[in-house]
Amino acid sequence: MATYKVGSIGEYIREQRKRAKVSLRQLAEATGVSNPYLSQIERGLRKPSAEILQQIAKGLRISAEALYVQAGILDDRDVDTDVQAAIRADVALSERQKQVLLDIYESFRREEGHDGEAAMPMTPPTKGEYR
Amino acid sequence: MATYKVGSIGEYIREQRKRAKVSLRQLAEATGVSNPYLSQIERGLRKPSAEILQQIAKGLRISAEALYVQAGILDDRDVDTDVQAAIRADVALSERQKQVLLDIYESFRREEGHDGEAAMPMTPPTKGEYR
DNA sequence: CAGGAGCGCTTGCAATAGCAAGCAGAGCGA
DNA sequence: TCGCTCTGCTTGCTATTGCAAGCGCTCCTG
Repeated sequence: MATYKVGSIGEYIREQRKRAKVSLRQLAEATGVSNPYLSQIERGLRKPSAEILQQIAKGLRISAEALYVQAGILDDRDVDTDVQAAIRADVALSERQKQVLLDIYESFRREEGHDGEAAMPMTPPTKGEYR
Repeated sequence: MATYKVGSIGEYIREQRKRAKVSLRQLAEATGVSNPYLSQIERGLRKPSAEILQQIAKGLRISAEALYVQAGILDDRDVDTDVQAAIRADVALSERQKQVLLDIYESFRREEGHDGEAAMPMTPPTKGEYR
């Protein structure tokens, strides 16, 4: 959590865009947001509205919520509880399945803070790579 | 859910305000948003940003997410807690962890299709109740 | 070499968000 | 009656968002 700095929405968007290997112009086309404006957003010169963020998320095929969190308009905690709440609310899952998923999710969260190496030997390098 | 008509954020805010029995000026004070602007929002003359919605939610002591849904910047389904979307949006999880959870979730959904009854006789009625 | 394609960025502008100052109406008390 | 308080709304303004037109750079091809 504390690893992420809310407010660097531009950096985050650029990062996701590079990860997706698309140019600004390609993203502009995919999102319907102008190329210069995307550039300005990435460089922190402009502060996009939620609607623009929504479009960008769609163009990058990522969750709009992740962008909202970065932009500070959605509380990180809300997103956190969403996974647990989502699992609990999913009527397609049996209670046992829910519990399994919740356990795994929670162990992932713990290993995030404590023992990344213990549970998943491959995870640390990937994690470091991600960040 | 279906009771709400996305787009009528102004009506919704007025409704909540009346429910809370506060005047526009009182809400303005509680929210830090100007009284005239609140009036304009309520009457649909202006389209408030997410930040303003956040402030209004705080002033009305309601969930910002509920306002986002009304304003159309957050998908109702997301709030309904779609598991896959929630997992993807969880910034505390690495991409690999997300993938693991998603894979497990999806396999659970598949086994649901096959042996749902066999594994958990209670599941079907609950589903029917939801829908 | 020139030209074209692709890249990200600059600039000026129109539209809109959000505000301060103030208006008009209703209700109440002296 | 008048004055005050409270209410919601009008209006004009500034700051900001998002865009269109275009620039400069790099790389590649004929």
